[in-house]
Amino acid sequence: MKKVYENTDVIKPFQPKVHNHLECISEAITAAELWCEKEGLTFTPLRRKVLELVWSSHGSVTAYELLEGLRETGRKAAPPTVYRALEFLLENGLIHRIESLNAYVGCGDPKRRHGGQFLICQDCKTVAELDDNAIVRAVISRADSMGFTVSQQTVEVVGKCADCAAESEKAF
Amino acid sequence: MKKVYENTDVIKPFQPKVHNHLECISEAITAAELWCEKEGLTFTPLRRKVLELVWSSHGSVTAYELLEGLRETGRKAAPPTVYRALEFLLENGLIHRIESLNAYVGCGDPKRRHGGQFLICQDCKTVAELDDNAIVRAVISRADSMGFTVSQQTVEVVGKCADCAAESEKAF
DNA sequence: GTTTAATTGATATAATATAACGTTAGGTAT
DNA sequence: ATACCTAACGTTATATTATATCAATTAAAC
Repeated sequence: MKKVYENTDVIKPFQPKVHNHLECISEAITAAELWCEKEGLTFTPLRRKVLELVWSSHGSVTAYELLEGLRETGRKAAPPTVYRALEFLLENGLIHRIESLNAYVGCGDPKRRHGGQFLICQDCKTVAELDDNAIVRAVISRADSMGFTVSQQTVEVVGKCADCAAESEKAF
Repeated sequence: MKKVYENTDVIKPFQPKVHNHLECISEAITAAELWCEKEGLTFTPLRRKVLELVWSSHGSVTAYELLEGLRETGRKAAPPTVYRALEFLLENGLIHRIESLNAYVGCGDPKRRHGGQFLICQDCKTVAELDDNAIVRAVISRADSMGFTVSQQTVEVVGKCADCAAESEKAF
């Protein structure tokens, strides 16, 4: 998964519409393996499978879609199965939860700890991930001025990605 | 409800722990009445009651808490009753939805249209509302640089309000 | 006053999430 | 090796949040 933007705070950019997505998945899995090994975490087959399913697209995936995906592999699975795997992946920064969608996306960079901001394309549903200091600082700065101590930020932005905007243009 | 901060983009500040909350409620209801009258919207008894219940505290309130509140007034109510009222109030900018809590808060200023950013105190659960241009612009600016066209921002910040931070200090 | 549209009531069910307890498998102290 | 312990997963039940659908009622428009 090659970064399209130079600025390092774009953690997961929008991808070209056609790209070798298998590579995205295998990179994510490899990164997770390395991370878990380094941290002494057990990356079980279940957790691996759920992470693969989360990465099955660049969009977000709901818990019950994951559940369906697990069952299709022949595995016995109930809601707690998937929620426990999600909990592990969330705790260890391998995925993020999109609050406004009740859904999950793969993290573009598990090596760095970050909260993240998310750009969600309303057309293709793709989610890009940022770790933008300007945004984080704008929030903290205003909070500070009110005596509010920030411990966690949720920033989710809906709109249209460049490719889909171009598509819309063409339609005229 | 007196504004504690001069800056006009603090739409709903944190309140002193003791204040005349009945006044907050009646101000909100009056503002809603005026707004609906001006816009030609029907502010029915149901919608009024739900708005009152949303304003029963400065925290956020869930749909089913509202449902319970409605039933306590003797009214027949089912989930759609409350969700429809919420939909009306949301559409007309009288309340906001807090995505990360699946809950609702009264809007501090229905006269201005705005998305809003929310500061949520993890101790007292109070929610303050901002309309901070610096934050909005930081988001738009980064999105722009990626060719992303923003149509909606969700910014929800968890932390500790000044009063609760002071409380925590005292505990030592 | 009758027609029409908006609002609410009522029932059912979908979608998201967690609690509680049992089972299994792998590590480890003896 | 055996007994013990713990992390992970299975299983069942249920809580929480939200919507679809159709009927009844109320308010508005004509």
